[in-house]
Amino acid sequence: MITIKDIKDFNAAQTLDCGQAFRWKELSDGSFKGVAFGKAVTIRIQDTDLIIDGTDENDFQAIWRKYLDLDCDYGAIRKSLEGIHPILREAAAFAPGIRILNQEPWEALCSFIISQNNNIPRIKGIIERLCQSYGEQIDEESFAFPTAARLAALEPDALAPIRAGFRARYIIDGARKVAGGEIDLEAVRKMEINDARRELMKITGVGIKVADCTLLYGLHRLDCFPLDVWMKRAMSVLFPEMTPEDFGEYGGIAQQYIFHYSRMHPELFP
DNA sequence: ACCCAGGAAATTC
DNA sequence: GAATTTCATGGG
Repeated sequence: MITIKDIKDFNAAQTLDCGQAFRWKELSDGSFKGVAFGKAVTIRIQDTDLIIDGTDENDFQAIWRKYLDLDCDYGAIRKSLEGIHPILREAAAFAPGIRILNQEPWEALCSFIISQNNNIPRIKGIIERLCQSYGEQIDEESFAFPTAARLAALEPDALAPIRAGFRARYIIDGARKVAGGEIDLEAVRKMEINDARRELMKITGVGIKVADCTLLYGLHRLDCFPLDVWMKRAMSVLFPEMTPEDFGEYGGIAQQYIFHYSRMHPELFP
């Protein structure tokens, strides 16, 4: 168990259940259990401390510190975003404990392929079945996210029990292009944004939205501003005079504040 | 029976 | 080329 004293700008529910990651489950005591980088942990806030259960100092330094983006000053970023628009200030104040995770690139890519024309509970179910079937087992109930190489060896029809529907062939195409080296996600991380998008969109089933989600959530490109149905509604209703570019170098964080705020206030969108 | 869901490909105009 | 339809599945 690891304790990080006096944690700022972090809320487990807001960060782990705001639609950016699909593998965290809230337990009855309000903590969250999940898996990343092949390790299972439970995360909770106790008073002003962040507690990570099921880990040690080694893995905290190697995995969780980066995964939870703990070295980033979200208070300062939020302050800089607040001046952009009063509604953005309100959205950020609504969930100031959101952070953008550093998820595994392939997991983010694959997860957002699955997300298309789908709803969040069902996305979680498909991903869970995918992990149980093809991921490495970690403990009694936890499985790692399957590697691209493992999935690349399958035919789309083999995924039928996963019930991913028409997305099965997209998953396999992505797995093959990543595992085969045709797409190098660590190279994509460093590319100019439009080159990065074009590279990811070589995968059948990856358009601009899935590409932007991969860049933001998997490759930590904080200037990416994915436009899904919720964000398109939010832009037209709440920010009719603004474009994604207007939100600047931390637009991706702004996007997450706005996405979560909009989902929690559906009455704003008749 | 219908509609929608963190879209994108396939088809049609 | 831009607009529309289809894609697989499950819940409301």
